[in-house]
Amino acid sequence: MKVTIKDIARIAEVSTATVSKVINHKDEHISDPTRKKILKIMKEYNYIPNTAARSLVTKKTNTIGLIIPDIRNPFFPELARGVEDRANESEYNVIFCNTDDDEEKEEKCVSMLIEKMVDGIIFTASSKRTGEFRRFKNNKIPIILVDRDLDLKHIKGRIKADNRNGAYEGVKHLITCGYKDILFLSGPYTSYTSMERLKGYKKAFKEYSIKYKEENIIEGTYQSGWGYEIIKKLLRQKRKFDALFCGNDLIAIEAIKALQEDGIKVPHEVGVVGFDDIYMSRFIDPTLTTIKQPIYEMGYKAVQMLIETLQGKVNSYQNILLDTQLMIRNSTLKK
Amino acid sequence: MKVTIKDIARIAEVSTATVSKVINHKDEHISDPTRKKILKIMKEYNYIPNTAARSLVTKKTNTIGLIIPDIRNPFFPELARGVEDRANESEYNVIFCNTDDDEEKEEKCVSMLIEKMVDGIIFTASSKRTGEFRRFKNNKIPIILVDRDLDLKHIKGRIKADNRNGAYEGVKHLITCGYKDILFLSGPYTSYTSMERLKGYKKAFKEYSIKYKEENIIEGTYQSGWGYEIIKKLLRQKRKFDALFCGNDLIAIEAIKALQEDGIKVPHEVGVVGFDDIYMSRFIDPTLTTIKQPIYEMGYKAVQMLIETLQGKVNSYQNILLDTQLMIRNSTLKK
DNA sequence: GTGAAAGCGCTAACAT
DNA sequence: ATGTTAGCGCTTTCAC
Repeated sequence: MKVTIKDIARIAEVSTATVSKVINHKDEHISDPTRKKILKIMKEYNYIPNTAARSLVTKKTNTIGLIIPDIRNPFFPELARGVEDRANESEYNVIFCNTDDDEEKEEKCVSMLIEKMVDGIIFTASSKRTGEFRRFKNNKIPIILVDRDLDLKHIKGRIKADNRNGAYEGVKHLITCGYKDILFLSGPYTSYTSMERLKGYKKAFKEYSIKYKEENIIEGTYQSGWGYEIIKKLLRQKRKFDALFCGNDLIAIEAIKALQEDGIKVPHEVGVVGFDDIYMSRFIDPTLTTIKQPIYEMGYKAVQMLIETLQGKVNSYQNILLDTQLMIRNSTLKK
Repeated sequence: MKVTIKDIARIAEVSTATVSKVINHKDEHISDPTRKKILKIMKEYNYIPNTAARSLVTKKTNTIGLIIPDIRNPFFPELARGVEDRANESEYNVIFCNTDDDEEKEEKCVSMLIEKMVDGIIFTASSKRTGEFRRFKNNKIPIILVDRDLDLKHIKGRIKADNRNGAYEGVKHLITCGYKDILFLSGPYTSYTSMERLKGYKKAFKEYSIKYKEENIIEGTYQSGWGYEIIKKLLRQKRKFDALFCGNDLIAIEAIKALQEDGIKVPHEVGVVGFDDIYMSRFIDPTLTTIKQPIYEMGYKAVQMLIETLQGKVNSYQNILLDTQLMIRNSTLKK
């Protein structure tokens, strides 16, 4: 049998109100002996409050939702861990959902999270999404947007890395190394980060008064496999290039693989720069020059913002832009 | 304002009981017009049932807990995705917790999940854990154990890969390739999987009537960094070896890195076999020979088992052992 | 086919 | 310093 607050009250010979007060640490007006007695009995009977009952009255669940495209994409475990850690610090739990960047699944996730009455949502919105969620009509669950940009009434904050400047630094590095024909193996154009990185790419060229070629900008996907495929295709087409600036590390790593299979030497014949700095980028051969994003921090700070919003500490909308960092390793070479 | 079942009932001019019946598809005895009317109004007013209220009476939350050591370990995203996908198919949500294989954090996770009244738990137990959870006394939340072994009253099923046979195949492969001094870079001895893999290692030697050397079995951790460190140390000690059987791919990848930094050629001078077959194992150089585990499937099937248990479909305890597969790539070579 | 009403376990306003 | 009590929004039994 589950032991309830009533049981504890009966055994301690007090009212449920008193027990409730000590459970919730609203016990300034409870005498020391009473408090201790109740605490002792709670421990003895291994009492665990029923959150459903509590939520029903408080309208809080101490649960937050995390919506991401796919936990298998190496970017997201790091983010998720940041989210979890900060959430736990404030006794929040996290429910997570994968959307595969699919609007329908997103809609479903959001529905589920609303039903579960999460207190807030950390959201890496689909690249393609435009407009509001149907289900968001009647409520005001706060959302913190991570790594994406989007307009929704519920959004109480945004946090992302400085993708534009990161890309700028990366491409500048390639240019100063002496690489000439620098392809941009971009993620999908529908993605906010892709577009920012594209701006950075163009900015670098502009700064060095070089005309970039439209055909050197190639739209792809962040799905695994694309980086490999596109290089194979380019090679078949005998496309000329001596450097790759990649939409993320996965693309870069796959591209290097494809290059090496054709006997093309990285970084001597082709220089490669990635984006993200996933753990593995240090272990491939050659080690990957890349733009490091503070991923864990993004998750951590996103929850921080959310919790502050929830506590009403922050009324002001926040928009945090985190710095990236160029990690020069062995997939690029000063010529 | 949130719309409740009462509102719907009032607007539809029926009782809440009737509305409840159609919400829960227990509407065999509801007339078609009434049902349609209610459905229409629910949609129109964008009604979302309050799960807390529902859970309070049904004692079900349609939420399961997932306890893992660290989502950043490349094994777990794959597992988590399998869990999520199967859970969603049956309209379950998943709350996840990272324990870092720390017993105290595990205890805390379990507490949180019990408070949240999860219907069941998918659990990758700490390597070190022995004995019951304090908080488990008064309840009977079913647990499915994944990738580990452990005795707890609540465990309603187990699912794991055949670690022993996998290791056996891996080491056999090294032996038949002609490698002689095969080190086992093991995970922690407290870990069930480590011990199973050790058994496989020994079995392979036995089969070829070779005496394995105790000093060739080296205990380490699954934490990132160890594989690199241990090789550096071994090299400093001038230890002689020509092959590594590694506790997981991470160890293998780091070890290869360390080897290559010292100019040692893989697979020519040292052959390396990993365990897991993480995505990256195909992209390092040389590509990694490894033992593939059906990780996604483990997660998926674990939830399958859990849900069947929850539905009372299965009374019998289940213990599933999944096959591993030797993936021969370029980190080993027939001599 | 439909409804009335009890109650799930808890909190919070108000008494005492 | 402690207790009384009215719900929170829903399901479920039983009656009609």
